[in-house]
Amino acid sequence: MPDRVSAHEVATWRTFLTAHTRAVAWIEFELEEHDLVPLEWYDLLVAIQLAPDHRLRMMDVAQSLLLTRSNATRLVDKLETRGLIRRNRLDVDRRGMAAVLTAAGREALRRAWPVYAQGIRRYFISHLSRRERQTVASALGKVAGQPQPSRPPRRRQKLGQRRWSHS
Amino acid sequence: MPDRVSAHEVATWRTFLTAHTRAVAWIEFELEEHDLVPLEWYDLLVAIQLAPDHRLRMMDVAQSLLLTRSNATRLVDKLETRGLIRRNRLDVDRRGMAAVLTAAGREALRRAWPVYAQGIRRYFISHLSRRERQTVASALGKVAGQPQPSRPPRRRQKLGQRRWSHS
DNA sequence: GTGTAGTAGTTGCAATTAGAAACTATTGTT
DNA sequence: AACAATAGTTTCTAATTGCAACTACTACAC
Repeated sequence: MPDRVSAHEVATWRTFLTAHTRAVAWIEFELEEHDLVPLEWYDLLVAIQLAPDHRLRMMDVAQSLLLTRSNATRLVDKLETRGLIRRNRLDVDRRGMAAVLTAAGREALRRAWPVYAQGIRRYFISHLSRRERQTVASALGKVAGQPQPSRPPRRRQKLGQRRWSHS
Repeated sequence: MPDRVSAHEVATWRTFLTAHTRAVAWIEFELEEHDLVPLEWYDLLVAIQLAPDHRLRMMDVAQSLLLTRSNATRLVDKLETRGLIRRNRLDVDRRGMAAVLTAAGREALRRAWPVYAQGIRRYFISHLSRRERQTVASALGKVAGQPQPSRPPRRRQKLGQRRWSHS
């Protein structure tokens, strides 16, 4: 399998990127319009709800949302400040903290869901035929199934640190 | 067409999100490993190259990368500081500025391309059969074809500004 | 037990990033 | 000419981030 990609393949990739940008932008837009939690918060709330026993360790928060440890701490801080989640010390490993939903958190989830669901339908699913939906699901399932890069990617760099072209 | 979505449909959406996160994370990772321009810069360089006459107005920079005007200015500043692009005053409308590639910019693009292409293949295309690729392209093409929300979504909010649950 | 290394999570710090509004320069309209 | 609208930049301030230091706890050696 060569490392080169055909023009069709690149076009598919760019389409994929644009589709993501468009759909996410619309859904964020709708959530904001309706004064609901932003997507990232929603994702955290869902991740907690789906976790075994509805408890999610800080480590797993970081892992599943692709955050550094400090950013996981800070995200959880925000939702905790708003009263949407609570932290519980773990019994098995008393270093560990688990985030759990509060009643307000479940409520926020419940209130956001209709708008989110409508967004998914309107800005994503409605563009796909039944057959397309199935193919997209199984095809992208394989892409989604691959592991993550080991460390979360660094995005930042100091000015004048690196060169991207020969001098 | 009801606003409700089935479990399958939601699963497809989540798969789509995860696939995007995984593939992009890997490609960013590889670009960083090889000391190449980050994806956002690359996208700007490509957008300029694809623009008619290889010139892209600030407005269009903002539009095509989904940035506010100030952030477009700042992104272009950065690349200009690194010598990858230059600004040209427009003749037709002397308020306007167009970003154009420098030799170093074309070079940066050329150097990043092999790594980027290999990433596209390795972390995206290689997971898809020929038939899947075609279906994904045409299906997501429709999603990508829809317009953007009018104003770029605000992501930020002040602490203690809003409530996401009844008190 | 004690000692030491490693892991989970938080925090302080400095640098970066971002939105909003103010501002300059130019165009378009009347 | 007067006035409104547009393109782009800048200023101000707040939010976000990465990193390293730090605390608390666990694991393993001896």
